[in-house]
Amino acid sequence: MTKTKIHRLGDLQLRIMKVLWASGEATVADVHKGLGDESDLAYTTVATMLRKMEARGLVRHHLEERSFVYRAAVAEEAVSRGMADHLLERLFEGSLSDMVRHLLSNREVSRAELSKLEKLIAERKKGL
Amino acid sequence: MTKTKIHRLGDLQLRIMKVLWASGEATVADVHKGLGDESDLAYTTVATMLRKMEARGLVRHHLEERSFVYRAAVAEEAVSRGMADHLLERLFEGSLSDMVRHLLSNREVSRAELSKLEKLIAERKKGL
DNA sequence: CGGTATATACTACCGTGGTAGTATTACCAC
DNA sequence: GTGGTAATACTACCACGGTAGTATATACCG
Repeated sequence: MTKTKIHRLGDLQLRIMKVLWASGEATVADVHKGLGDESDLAYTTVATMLRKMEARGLVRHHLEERSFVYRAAVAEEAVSRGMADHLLERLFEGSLSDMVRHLLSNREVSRAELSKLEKLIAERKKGL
Repeated sequence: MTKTKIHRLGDLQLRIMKVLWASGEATVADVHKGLGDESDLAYTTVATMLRKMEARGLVRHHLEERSFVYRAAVAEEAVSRGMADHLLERLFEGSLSDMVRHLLSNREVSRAELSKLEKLIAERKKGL
């Protein structure tokens, strides 16, 4: 069931999922609006994508007054984990520090952000 | 146009790139061997993939005694960055701490790994 | 009733990753 | 030369993300 191969979501699919995660439930029109003005996709494009995503088990829908109301069928957590883990394995052979090293290098990171990271790690270390 | 869109490499493509990065140069046969026994792909599959990758600007080749010798045309660094950054933006809206939080949660991380992370961050903080 | 707006269904098309068979070429050993 | 072997070239297919047009059903308005 959760064999949905949670990683490997296209960019549009992920953006749609984000709308659904934020809304709980949304009609095609809602999702279309929710995607913002940047990429003004055709309404039918969103509808088609949602249908394809449902076939893949990413979303579900039920009828409500002539309209399909969609909702996510996979948790944001699961997707985030799946995608991040996949990358971690694929690219850094599972070495978290390698990955973070990469993310830190050549990037501007605010002091606040670094402090948050420190705290995360300290906390984690305490638990050991 | 070096606009090669460095992120979004398929799994096989990435595995091939890794072989090339490790070898410096490699013939199709070398790559084929280098991919390991797990996935025993046909020789021609590897050759085809390499040709496609060359068309995309990921690798280059030159002739050497009847054989194509391939080498990476993009640096490992660039690809790692591209892919990691892409995920970071797409999934965590650029928040590094969110991403690390996700990577840390529900994963076993060794004390050594945590220490490495601590050190990375401390060092980075010093530079500010 | 007739027209407009709204919704979904169906179909189609492109790009590209992945996979591999078949054809062709060229070299090597007898 | 003949046959085997190794290499690349060409072609083909499937899956799927992304994109959207067209068709069809229905509801709502006057």
